[in-house]
Amino acid sequence: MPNPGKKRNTGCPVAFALDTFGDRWTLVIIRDIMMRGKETYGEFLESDESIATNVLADRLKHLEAEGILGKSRDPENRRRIIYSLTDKGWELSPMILDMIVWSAKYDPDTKVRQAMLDKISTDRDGLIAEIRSNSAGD
Amino acid sequence: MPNPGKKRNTGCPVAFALDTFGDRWTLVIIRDIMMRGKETYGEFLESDESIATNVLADRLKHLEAEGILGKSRDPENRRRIIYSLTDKGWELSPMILDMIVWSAKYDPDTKVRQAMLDKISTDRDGLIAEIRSNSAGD
DNA sequence: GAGTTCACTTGTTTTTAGCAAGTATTTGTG
DNA sequence: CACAAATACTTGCTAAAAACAAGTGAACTC
Repeated sequence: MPNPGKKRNTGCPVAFALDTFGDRWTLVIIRDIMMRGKETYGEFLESDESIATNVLADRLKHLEAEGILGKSRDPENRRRIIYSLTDKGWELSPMILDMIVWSAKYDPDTKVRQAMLDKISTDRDGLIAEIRSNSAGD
Repeated sequence: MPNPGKKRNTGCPVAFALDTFGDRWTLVIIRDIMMRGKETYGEFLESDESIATNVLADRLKHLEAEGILGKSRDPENRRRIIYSLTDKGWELSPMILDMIVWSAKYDPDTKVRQAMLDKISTDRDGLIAEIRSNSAGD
């Protein structure tokens, strides 16, 4: 949720999705958790894309409010806060796989490997399950 | 297209996609052409979401520069400019279908009909072909 | 040739992003 | 137990983008 308080509420699913994660940063955070196993504020800050700290804080707050992320304290180190995806968040993975396919095709500098593209086209559902289970033992 | 000149170029497909259409409006325009058969500036302006005219002009320019939209003059009315999707643009349809599924599930006010969801889950590829061919006779 | 349609521009205000620095809480160390 | 470090933020400022209101110019209609 970028655009706080500016939900368009037209009933259109595209507009609804954009009101929820249609900005430059929200899906980068979701990618970090979903595909890279990140879970803390500090790890999100370290990403190549260099998100600003206040923007990160804002997006985490909104994602939590939308029920896409959950927040909990690490019991073994109580300053650490662990962010994780909810079901609603994990269910964005099919869309993200499609984005990967599209970008891999059109970004001349893509780092997506052919093996990933093969996996997406031959066993999409298996891959979706796999992505999720990689994080199941958190 | 949003964030002009601010391409992150990390090779990450998620970031690449967001640099191309990661904002509040770009996919609304693409939806209008793809799903609603719109093709002119005036038609885009009329959408329920009320995009501002300067923002619309900016997004159309960027989408054209990215090779996602093409532009041509209507020969039967030379003030009319017809916007249409390129292959690169049509190839966003799988991703948009996933967005529809996700939003239909989580938007309490969704207008997505069950028939659409059924079609997406039973004949996704057929639907993708259909969406595109609906516009083939432009 | 006067009015209308259509695709934009331009100017201003409001909102958001980006940047640099600071604060609060928990933990680890001498 | 004092002090430094780690961790997750917040705050204040500037710059960029979106939103709003109005205007321009070319093509068509009568």
